[in-house]
Amino acid sequence: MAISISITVHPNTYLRDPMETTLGKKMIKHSIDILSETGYHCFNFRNLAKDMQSTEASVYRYFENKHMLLVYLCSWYWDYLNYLIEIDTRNVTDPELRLRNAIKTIVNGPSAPNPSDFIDQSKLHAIIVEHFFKAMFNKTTTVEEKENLFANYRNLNANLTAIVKECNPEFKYPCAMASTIIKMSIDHSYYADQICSLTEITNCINTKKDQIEEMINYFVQKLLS
Amino acid sequence: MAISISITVHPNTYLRDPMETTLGKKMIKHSIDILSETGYHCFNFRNLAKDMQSTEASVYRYFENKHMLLVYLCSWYWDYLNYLIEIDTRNVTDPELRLRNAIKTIVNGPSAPNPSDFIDQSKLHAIIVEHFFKAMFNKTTTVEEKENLFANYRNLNANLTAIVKECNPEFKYPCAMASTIIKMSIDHSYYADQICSLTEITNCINTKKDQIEEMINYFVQKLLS
DNA sequence: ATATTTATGATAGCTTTACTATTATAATAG
DNA sequence: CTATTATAATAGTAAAGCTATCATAAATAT
Repeated sequence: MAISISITVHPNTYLRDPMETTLGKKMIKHSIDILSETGYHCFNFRNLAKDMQSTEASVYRYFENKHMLLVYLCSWYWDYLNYLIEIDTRNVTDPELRLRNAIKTIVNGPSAPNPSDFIDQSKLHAIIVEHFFKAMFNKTTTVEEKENLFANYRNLNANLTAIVKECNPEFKYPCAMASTIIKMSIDHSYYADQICSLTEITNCINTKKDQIEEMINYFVQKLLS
Repeated sequence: MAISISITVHPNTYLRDPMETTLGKKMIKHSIDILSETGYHCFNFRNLAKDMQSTEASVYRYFENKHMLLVYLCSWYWDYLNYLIEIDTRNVTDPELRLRNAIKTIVNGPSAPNPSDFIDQSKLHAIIVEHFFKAMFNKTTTVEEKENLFANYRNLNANLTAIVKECNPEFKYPCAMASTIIKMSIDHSYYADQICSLTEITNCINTKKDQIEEMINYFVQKLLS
């Protein structure tokens, strides 16, 4: 029996909820494939429609444009990650262990059984590393709109902040620390692959994530002691 | 008498060096104006040409495309910042003070007398905050190409890494720390304006930079002690 | 001083992307 | 069985990104 968990994405990201139809799910699957292979720049709704054997007009009924589709994917990812962290920390009383577990999940990403089998988690993680912060730094109509579109990320950050506070209530910048932890996990993964002179992490496919996890724990331990 | 300092930008960023001609300088000035006002998305060579009363073809003789022009601007900025840091730390023997001074300059950006009076430093700084890391996370042809295009940033990072090492030779990740310091200065400036729930920094125009400086020093002191 | 090179302006045009509109057909709900 | 809704098929517009050509002005070489 499959356990159904529900990932919630803010409705402002889509025009029609892709998870409610087979065409929508197909759209998500193919978007992840194309984005992780060709990157954001080469990805467009014409390609996507062709690839999934549908039409451009149909895609436009689900998402306003490709930026919003990317925001949707990211939002889905962060909510799922948030759910995984909740599981990993639920019955752990020691706050420091809770934080370690959370960091492990943030760095390694989803590796556990998949709630939506049509979503390739490792491809999605690669998309997040390469594109999430670009998406977040994009101009939106208003600041409130940004708060909506990135609500799931903010939520993850808030939960991590709470754990940091438990570890050390005296620490002055728990919120900044939480966002820095998440950011380091993304940035250094990218640096190791692309601009290795910005990090001590080496581009070794087998150990990269372990290295990053170890590094972040090293930082955290110094900061919170 | 004006003291001439030379800012060096990697030739791969441009087709013709804009600083060598009056038209090129005009191009840079107007690019900074448009980019800081309308953002990257609305900026294109047609607008730029119109704005500076030249032609699209002329702009294309200097830069391959608008992405490269942005990379050029960023590269110029980092080299200038590097130069400012060198001045700020030159005759300072205490490594901890050297680091504090460097952080001050990184956070506050260029405020000293201007080497190129046609460049509006505060506008350029705003462009860096909003667009630099998006530019860096863009796909390039090869990894080597990325090393070239972002050489000035890497260089700044290397210099900051050296100072960190002086402060504490035992610290395991001086390079990661340097890149994190620079990144925090950018990110939290943006968060304060746009997604305030990700930082303790408040969006107060008068104190924002001071707050960020104080925060980074707080982190650094804990990490290096 | 004249010839030659080089930079820019003026203009045109092509290709791709982003997005919208219209109609027809298939699926579903009442 | 009718009404509604989702999708497919097709067409088309506007803008962005980029290239090409030629004329002219300025700088440089001979």
